[in-house]
Order: sequence, then structure tokens, then C-alpha cells
Amino acid sequence: MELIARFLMTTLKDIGIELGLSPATVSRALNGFPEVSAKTRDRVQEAAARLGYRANRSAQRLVSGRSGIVGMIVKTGSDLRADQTFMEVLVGMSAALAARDADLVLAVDQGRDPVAAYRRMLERDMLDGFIVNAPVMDDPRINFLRDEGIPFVVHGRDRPSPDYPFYTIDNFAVAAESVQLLAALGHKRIAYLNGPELYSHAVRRRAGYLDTMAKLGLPVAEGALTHNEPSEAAGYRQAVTLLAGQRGERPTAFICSSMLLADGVMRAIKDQKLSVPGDVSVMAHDDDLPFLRAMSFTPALTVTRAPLRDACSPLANDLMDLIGGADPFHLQTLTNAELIVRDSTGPAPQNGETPWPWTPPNR
Amino acid sequence: MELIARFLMTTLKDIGIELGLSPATVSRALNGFPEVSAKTRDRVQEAAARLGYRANRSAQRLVSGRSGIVGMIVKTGSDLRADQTFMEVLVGMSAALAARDADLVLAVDQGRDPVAAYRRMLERDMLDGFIVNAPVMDDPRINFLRDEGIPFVVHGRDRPSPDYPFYTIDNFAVAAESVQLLAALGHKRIAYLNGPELYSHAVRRRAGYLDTMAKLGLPVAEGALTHNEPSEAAGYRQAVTLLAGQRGERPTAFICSSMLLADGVMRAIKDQKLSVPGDVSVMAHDDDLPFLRAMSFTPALTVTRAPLRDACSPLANDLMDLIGGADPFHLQTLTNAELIVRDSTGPAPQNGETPWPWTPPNR
DNA sequence: AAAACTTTTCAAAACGTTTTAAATTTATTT
DNA sequence: AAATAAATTTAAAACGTTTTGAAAAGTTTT
Repeated sequence: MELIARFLMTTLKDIGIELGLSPATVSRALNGFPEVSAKTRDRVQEAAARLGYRANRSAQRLVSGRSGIVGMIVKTGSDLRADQTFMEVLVGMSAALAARDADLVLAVDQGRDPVAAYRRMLERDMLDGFIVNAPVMDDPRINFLRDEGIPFVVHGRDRPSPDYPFYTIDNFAVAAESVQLLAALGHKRIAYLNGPELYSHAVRRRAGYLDTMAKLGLPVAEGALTHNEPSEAAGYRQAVTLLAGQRGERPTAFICSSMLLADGVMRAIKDQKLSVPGDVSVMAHDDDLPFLRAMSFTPALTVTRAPLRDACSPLANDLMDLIGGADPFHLQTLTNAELIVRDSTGPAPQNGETPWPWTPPNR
Repeated sequence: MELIARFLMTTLKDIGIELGLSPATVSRALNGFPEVSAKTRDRVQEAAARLGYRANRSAQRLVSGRSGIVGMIVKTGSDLRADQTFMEVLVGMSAALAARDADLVLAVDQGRDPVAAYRRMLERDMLDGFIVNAPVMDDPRINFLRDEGIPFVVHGRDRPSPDYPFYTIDNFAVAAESVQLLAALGHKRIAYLNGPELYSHAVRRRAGYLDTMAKLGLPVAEGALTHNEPSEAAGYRQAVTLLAGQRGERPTAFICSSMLLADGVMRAIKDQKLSVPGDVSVMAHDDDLPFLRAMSFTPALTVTRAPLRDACSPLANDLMDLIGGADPFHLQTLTNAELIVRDSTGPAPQNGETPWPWTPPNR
């Protein structure tokens, strides 16, 4: 009411009256239809700008039969870092969707049933589609949305060759390239601090790590590959354990699935009076979150880097295109993280020549 | 398109046909207007339930002239904890607004000008109102929205007697009560680790601390009151400095403006081989965020507690009422935090009898 | 039993846009 | 210059709801 009164909304009819045209023509002119003459289009656009015309979304949505609203579910009670990455994606998606005249609304998933929140959201409002993030393997949310025929895009990928739109980095390669870099530097005992086992990205990184180690003929000691909450504390704890050599020779290199883990690993290494990269090399995967910069580590951290926010525009566009009827198979993106070598990686130390004795990889 | 087809939206007309009534009557029956007979209302409600009727939001919004959408601005590049509290409020507000048939959309404020984001959002879409959180003193966003006559509610308060709707805890009392509790336990050297100076809640807590200390005749040593980013690291750093006694006798008690600060303080105390509460008492203000529970500190933390999410429903309702034309002065809530005494506070130690020598409070 | 109310229902308009089908204008061909 | 084709514009309907003003049905009063 306030707003309406204040901005005195100009309508298509107003422009039509101003120019002696019908609302239909004005609509077509503004929406770039081909059957309107060039001079008419110019006049309309000038008048629209002059009168400060903004299309009424509610009217557009009423006639289009779409709500213009897409949903995203927050997994509540989740850990610190997950919230952080969620926040990053959320904000990025909001902005990207706004550019497509869509709004993003949230729902909270607080229960056991991972699709309950989706169901509730569909009941409560008419949503045009969903964004699914941080998928687990064979994700029940994805299965639900697929079965129901509801448009959705996934940030990530829960199976090898999906039939739905997705955007993800090649997580196998993320791990593989890290291992290859360190191996090229002569490292033989490379530990991998992975993310929580349930996430599909962690599963793929594990595969990338194990495969590449195997391909290089490097044994993986028991306990050298672990799954961890993405927290500084977890990184610290894990690194302390590994550095103590309780599980054979200590690693000469650490690969961390997140910056927070790397932060903890660095602290543990410093506490042991070891040097980076002299005694131990460290690298991490960097989502490029604003509050934990790889550059501000000392030494600056070698990373595989893939800004989370890079995914937002493609995902938003894909979702809107999908809702518009595009072929899901044309809305699939697999990108590669960028390998950025900085100062936290160096040649393996003298005592690092011997690989671990062979033990079967866990799992 | 998909969704529409799938759920085969039933309309008011459908119900009307089913029952031999006009859409007008059906609308009234469903919206609880008085001039519809009891039996008709029952029949309509039964049919609506049976046919799974859900009002089309776009149509409602078109006729009401409101968008049903309210905005909230994310301050990006902000620190870890701020994002966490923002997330909590965001999710809570989303849910609470959904209950009032409104949606919450986000915009990112990444620039210098704190009102640019608001202006941009108003241009881009017709919003019914705004939620402003974490106000600074004499907040420019609030002044902007006030001047423009745009409905908004504030989580917090940027001046003593606002003429806008707000929901806040009494932050003066939060600090005052903490001081009083510790003073009652015999503490005389009480340090206060406050939040960033720019936030109005920090300003009020500072006043509460300083006033109460003065009232009790307790001098405040220089450096005993500090403003900090809400992070574990900041708490640790500050506590180490204070415990080293570089600024006179070390404090026998710490009050922390956030749980993260308290976390760092506890670590610093343990690193110094001091005990809580034997040597030092610690308390904090607890927003009741899901990932940092006061109960899981060892010892369990004494706090002033005020769950952030308690603010969400009132704020959502106030905003929708305001948009509906309610009097802003009836939409103001000032609540009190709950004082929960646990195991991190105890009697002042022997060496704690003497207050600090008087120094003028900083600022 | 007619008149005067009261209660309940309805038809129609409105909100602002898009879209269909028809009508007009303009350009091209004969 | 007429006939035809093409380009441009328009009137009207549609989307689903709320609301206004009028009409119908039901009650009470005379």
C-alpha cells in the first residue's frame, strides 16, 4: 500500500495512453517481439524509461501460471562450515536468480525425513523449482524430485551420469591433481583429510586420491585417509595423530578437503616445531569463501581452487531454463578446479623417501 | 508449467461449480467473512479440503496490490560469527514469514554505501517491506527507510526511543546483570570482552558494564573493556593479554559478548594452567546458536541467554502487521535475556580481593 | 398479507499482464 | 491501379482472486 502509493506504479495502459497505443503493442515492444516496428519500439522504450515503468510481477506471474519463486532447503543443525558454504551459495543464487526475475525462498529441514521439507514447501506454496545442494550418494531428495517431475538443479552430483541438470567441479580430479603435484615433488607418504563420508563430493575425492596413489604405486597407510567435519579442530586433531607417527612413518604431505581443515593442520604442524614446506607440505581445496583466504596463510597455501560463487549464475540460469522447458541434458556442467601452487608445498624432505608399507585402503 | 499441470490447480470457480455457488461467495466463505451462512461455509470448506484448494498467490497479490515479498540485506565480507547469526535470523524469519504467506528475499550489500543495496532492491522489485538487522548507532539504513516511508522492522535498536517497530533484548541489562552476578560472588576485577564497537548492541552493553561497575564502586582498568570480532581467536588473544597482567592485576572474571569469544577465553585460561571457576570465572552472552552450546563447555558456561530465533516470529508478525497498516508504536518489543548460572562462575579467588586502581574508562 | 427489514448470494468489475485472433495499415506484385 | 501479400496494430479474452453494488431470498413487523 505504502509502496504502491509512493511510487505510483505506471502500467502498460499508462504508456499506451501516453503514446496512443494499445497495451498489447506496448507489451510486445518491451518484451522484444519481432512484429513491432522499430520507431514504435523506440518510442515505447523512451516513454517506459521516462515514466519509470516496471512490470508488475504479480500480474506477469498470474498470466504465466508460474510463481517466479524457487526453493532451497536449509539443513539445520549442520556444522559450522556447511553453513558457511551454504550461505555463500544462498547469497550468490539469490543475486543470480534476481537477474532472471525469480525469487529464492528458504525452508528449514529439521527432521529425519530428508524430503519432508520439500513436500511441505510444495504444499505451502506453488514453487517453480528447487535447488539441491551438497548431495549425498543416491540422494533421496533428488529421487523424490525426479519421481515427482518437479524441476530442480543440483549443485554437485549424486551419481556418475545424471539425467538432471547439475553444476559441479570434477572432484575426482581435485584429489588426483593434488596427489600428482605432491608426488611430482617426491612425496611418497601423502595423507588425505577428506570431508564427511556421506557427501558425494567426498566419495569422489576419496576415489581420486586412492586411484592416483595406486596408479603411482604409493601405498596408503591405514588412517592416512580420513573423513572429517570441516573444522579447524578436526584438522588439528587429525594432524596431531598422524604426525605422532602412531600409524607408521608420519606423512610428508597433507591434502585437506577444506580450508578449515588446513588451518588446523597448519597449527598442529607449527605446534610440533615442524616447518612448512621444509618438513611437511600442505595443500587444500579452496572454495574461495571470503573469510578464510589461502593467501593469508603463512606460508601462502597451495590449493585447488574453485570459487563456490562461480556455480551460482550457471545454476540459476539452468534452473530457469529448465522451468522454461529446456532439455536437462543440455544443462549439465562439469568444470575443473584451478591448481594454484603457492608456498606451502615443496620437495619431499630427506626422510620422506620411503613409502608407507602397503596396507589395504580403508573401505 | 510442470507443477501447474501436475497439481491441476483447483480454483474458486471450480469449487463454485461443484457447489452451485459463485466464486465471490466461495471467496468470502474461505476468508471468514461474516455475511456467509454457516451451512454454506461448511460446505465450502469441505469442498475446498476435498478438492485440495490452495489460493493462487499471484492472483491474491495482483488484486491486493502487494507483492507479498519482503527483503533483507546481507552484509557480505563480514566475519564468521556475524554470518552465523545472520543465518540463524534468516532461516527463522523465512519460516515465520511463510506462516504469514510472505516470502523473504535477499540482496547482497557489497559496497561502501549502506543504503545502496536497499535502493537497488526497491528498484528491481516491488517489495512490501524490509527487515533490518544488526543496526549501528543512528543507522543510515534506518534513516533511509524512514525518510522514504518504506515499512520496516529492526532486529535491534539504533536509538533510545525509536518511532519504528523493533524487537530487541535489553542489552544494557545483559551487561549489568552479568556484572552484578560476578560482583555478588566477590569479584572486583571484571573484564568485558565486548563485540565490535559499531553495533548498537555493543554500545549499550558497554554502557551497562561501565555504569554498573561505577555504581558498585569498582574501577575499570584500562584495557579491561575491549571491542572484538566475535571469533575464538580474538577471545584467546585478548584473554592471553589480560591474564599476563600487562595491565595490572589480572582479572578474576571475564564477561564475553559472544560464545566464540568465550571459547577462546577458556582456551587461554587452560593454556595458563588456571582453573575455571577456581581461579577465573567466565560468563558470556548466548544467542543459542545450534553449533556452540553453552552446555558443552567444560565447565558448563554461565550465560545470559536470549535465543536469536525467538525474535523471528515477533519480527515477522510485526512487519506484516505494519504493512497492513498497524501503528508502529504498538510493534515494539523489549525483552530480557535469561540469566543461567552454571559451573563457569564461582566465588572470587583469594588474590581477587583488591580492585583495580582507578583509571578512567576508555572512551 | 403486504410492507419493511435483514441476511445471504450473485454478477460484474478490477488488478496488470500476456496472448490469440482479427483488423488495420503498409508494401509488393501484377 | 487494382489485387495480393506482408507488416504492424488492436480489441478482447484470459489468468484467479477480491470487492462493489445490486439482487434475491428469508424474517420480522404492521
